[in-house]
Amino acid sequence: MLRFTKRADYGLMAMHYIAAHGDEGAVSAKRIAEEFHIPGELLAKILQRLAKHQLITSHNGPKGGYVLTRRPVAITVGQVVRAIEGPIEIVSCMTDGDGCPQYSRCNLRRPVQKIQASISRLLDTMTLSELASDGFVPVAELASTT
Amino acid sequence: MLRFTKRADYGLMAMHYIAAHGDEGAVSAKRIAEEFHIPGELLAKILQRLAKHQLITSHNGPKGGYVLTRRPVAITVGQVVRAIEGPIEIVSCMTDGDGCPQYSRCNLRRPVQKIQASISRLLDTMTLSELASDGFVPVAELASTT
DNA sequence: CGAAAATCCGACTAGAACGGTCGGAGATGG
DNA sequence: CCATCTCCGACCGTTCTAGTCGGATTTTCG
Repeated sequence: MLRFTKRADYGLMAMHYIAAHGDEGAVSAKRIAEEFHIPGELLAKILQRLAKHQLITSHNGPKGGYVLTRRPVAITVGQVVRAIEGPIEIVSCMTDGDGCPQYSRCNLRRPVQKIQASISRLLDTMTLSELASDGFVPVAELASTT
Repeated sequence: MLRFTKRADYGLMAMHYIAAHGDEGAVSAKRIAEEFHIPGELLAKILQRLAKHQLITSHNGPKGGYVLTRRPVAITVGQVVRAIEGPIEIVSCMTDGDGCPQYSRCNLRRPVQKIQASISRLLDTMTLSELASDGFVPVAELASTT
């Protein structure tokens, strides 16, 4: 239905949190999980994927946790999403042309590819630091008049 | 995983086919299904949704079928997708703020909304006729805003 | 008139993906 | 040595998707 999974959500939240609190040392998965009320084990699995893709590094033991490998400016939303959810493909019949009986006649594959490329590029132009700064949400507007 | 469902695929294929063969009269679901080797019942259900959203009109009986309500230039990919899959929301916690425990602290909601708006706009700038011809996409302004 | 052709509509089933859980193994610092 | 914390694989319930089925209604044509 053209939507992110919760894994991607959690991953972005966690990355943003690590970016914001990274100067205090490694950030543990538990701390992030408690901060956002996310199941800890699930978050851990997500962080492991991010670590496997070298967006963060893990440190064992007490005082352990996760640290960004790069500066928030150098990490894009697209990288995080791809690390968690794999390559971005809005349709299934894009890579496996054999499994699609109408592969030869369907001439909407080309434009769909363009849409996909545009989305991919859009995600890659937004960095973690942008998430933090211009992505701020004024909570005041929510509780003010209502 | 940020992808279209097959319903959307089939719907777009069918719309494109109706647009291409609309001058010969109404196009039956069976004909489209045989053309693309799609299960007829499934396609029928998709076409019903499109008819309910007034993108096509249905005609019963023999010689019946579906006809576009507007010219292909006036029908966008976004309209078709939305008719089939509902509103485009790349994350779940966008509308129901109550179900999300981290609604107040999650400050990546704003940028996500921006991404979503960009995608939505992208889909709405591509019409059926563009699908048929080349599918070129004007996306220059996608990520540059603000 | 009656049969065939087509839409219409709802329910139903397998299968996959997603969200979440559990238990245990290593590593590290106090 | 022990508590803490990451790491890893397996597991389960729910939801969504894709596809199927059966029947009702409308329309054309013989």
